Amino acid sequence: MAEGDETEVRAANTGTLGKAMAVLELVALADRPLRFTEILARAGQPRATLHRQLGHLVEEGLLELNADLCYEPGLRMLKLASASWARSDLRRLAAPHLQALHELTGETVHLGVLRDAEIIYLDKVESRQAVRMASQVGKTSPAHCTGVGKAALSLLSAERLHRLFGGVELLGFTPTTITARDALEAELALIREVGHAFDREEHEAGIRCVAAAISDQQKTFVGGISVTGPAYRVGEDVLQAWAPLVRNAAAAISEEIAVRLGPRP
Amino acid sequence: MAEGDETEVRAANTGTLGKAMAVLELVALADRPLRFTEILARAGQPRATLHRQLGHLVEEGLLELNADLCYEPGLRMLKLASASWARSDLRRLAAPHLQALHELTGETVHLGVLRDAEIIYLDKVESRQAVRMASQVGKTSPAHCTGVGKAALSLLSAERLHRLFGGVELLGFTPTTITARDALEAELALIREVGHAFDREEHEAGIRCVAAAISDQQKTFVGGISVTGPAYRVGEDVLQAWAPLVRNAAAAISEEIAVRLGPRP
DNA sequence: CTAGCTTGTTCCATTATGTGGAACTTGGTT
DNA sequence: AACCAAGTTCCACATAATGGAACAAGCTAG
Repeated sequence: MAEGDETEVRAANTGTLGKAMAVLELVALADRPLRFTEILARAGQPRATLHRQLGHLVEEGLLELNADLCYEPGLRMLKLASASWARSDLRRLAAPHLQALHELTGETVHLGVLRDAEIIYLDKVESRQAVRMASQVGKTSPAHCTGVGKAALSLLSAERLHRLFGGVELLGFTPTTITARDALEAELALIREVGHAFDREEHEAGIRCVAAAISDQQKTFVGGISVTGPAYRVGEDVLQAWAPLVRNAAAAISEEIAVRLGPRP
Repeated sequence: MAEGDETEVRAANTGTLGKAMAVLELVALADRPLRFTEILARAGQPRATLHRQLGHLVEEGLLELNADLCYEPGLRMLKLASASWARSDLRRLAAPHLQALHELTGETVHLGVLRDAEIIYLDKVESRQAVRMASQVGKTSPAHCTGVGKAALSLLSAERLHRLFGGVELLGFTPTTITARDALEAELALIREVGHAFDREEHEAGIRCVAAAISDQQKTFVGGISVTGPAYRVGEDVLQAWAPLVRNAAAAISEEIAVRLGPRP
């Protein structure tokens, strides 16, 4: 019934699983443990239904219900995520290139892939720091204001871009964030031309980076790598100097992907 | 119908979600991308059913179906797990203690928690190494042959222990792995008495460690920390010398947990 | 201490959803 | 062309999710 909007219906047809995942995500991405009622308010689901869903999620180890009756992320997710991360082909294949890039530049190097309008960081190499190490792996950032993100977006078709950013607004994070649709398109065209993307404090103040896209020949997969550093250390000249290094590394990785996918005979 | 065994039925009553998670885990913990038929063989589920489940998992971003029709872990899990890891209270609270322990010993320090009969590593601090950093976070190891695992087990009631290891065999990994039930119980009693656990190459040859348990006063939660090093560098004397350091750190963390949970007034 | 609230939990008739045997494609092999 | 294996779709059927409503448990106020 009601086939309705053919217009890119975002709501997936994943039945029970989809609803459970929505609840899981709600809790996992919250910034603190949530009470039943808080979840109820945000989940838009009848009490009894939500109650059972939460019960199932807890029983599966995806959530935990602590002594204060607050729901928290469970450990099962960590296990699953870790296992899949460990065998990510892209990550393994890119690792030496990241390392090399780090040694050349001395700054932090990231590997990220595009998922919807977000970049998910898969790996990073950084100098010994006080900052916790894995802190960035699995983290997501908006694509339109990060180096890796813009590099990845630059390879998408106009149509796919339109789908991603169709109705939504481009959030601004700093004074330099690109928030106008047409400005972003111009930026992407430029990036496509020169082969690398800059992030000049567009996501976080005081942080600059150079990035280049990774893709297989059909541009089915899109991700990218970047070198990031604090603005006081990374001036415009430095960004420009690093650009070719990043481009080369990205190209090398893209090539290896192509080889792995096999030269169809 | 058939309420059957009341005897600790492991099969959860999580309906559709449980089945989906079983399939997800099957794929995520495999050591390579799997074809539909391979999954079919291992999942013990009718074709059509499995096909729809996989479809849903893919649509939800929990799995990905690559060009060779192989199913691989998706990125959604990584995102969720990363977000929850970042805000894990235990991890944040323990971090400075891990760091301190690392500085005292110069070796790798782990934080892990018990889940069923497994230890899941939540964090680690290690020297700068060639080995990739996050490689261990989220990883699981059997509890009966790791330092953290045995320390955690030592705090469980006999009844809970029995439930965990009831029917299953204790897998052996090296010549020194404890595989006899009664030997394990004796070891746990000893650990309970002295307050720390050793792993003398019981899980991996050439790797030794000292661990101590972390728990809240009701022993509801159980985890542990450990210092690990290669056998050639870590002799029996070193293990003994580190034991008090590890015990103290674990005690300090346990205390902080107790404080956080609040001195109920 | 009771009345009145809010928050969490359980019940159960209703029906939407997932189930799975079987039939149907698709692509490769002899 | 005939065959086989791998993947995909169909649809009558029954299981499993749904959600309104009643129930318990904790608080706070009168």
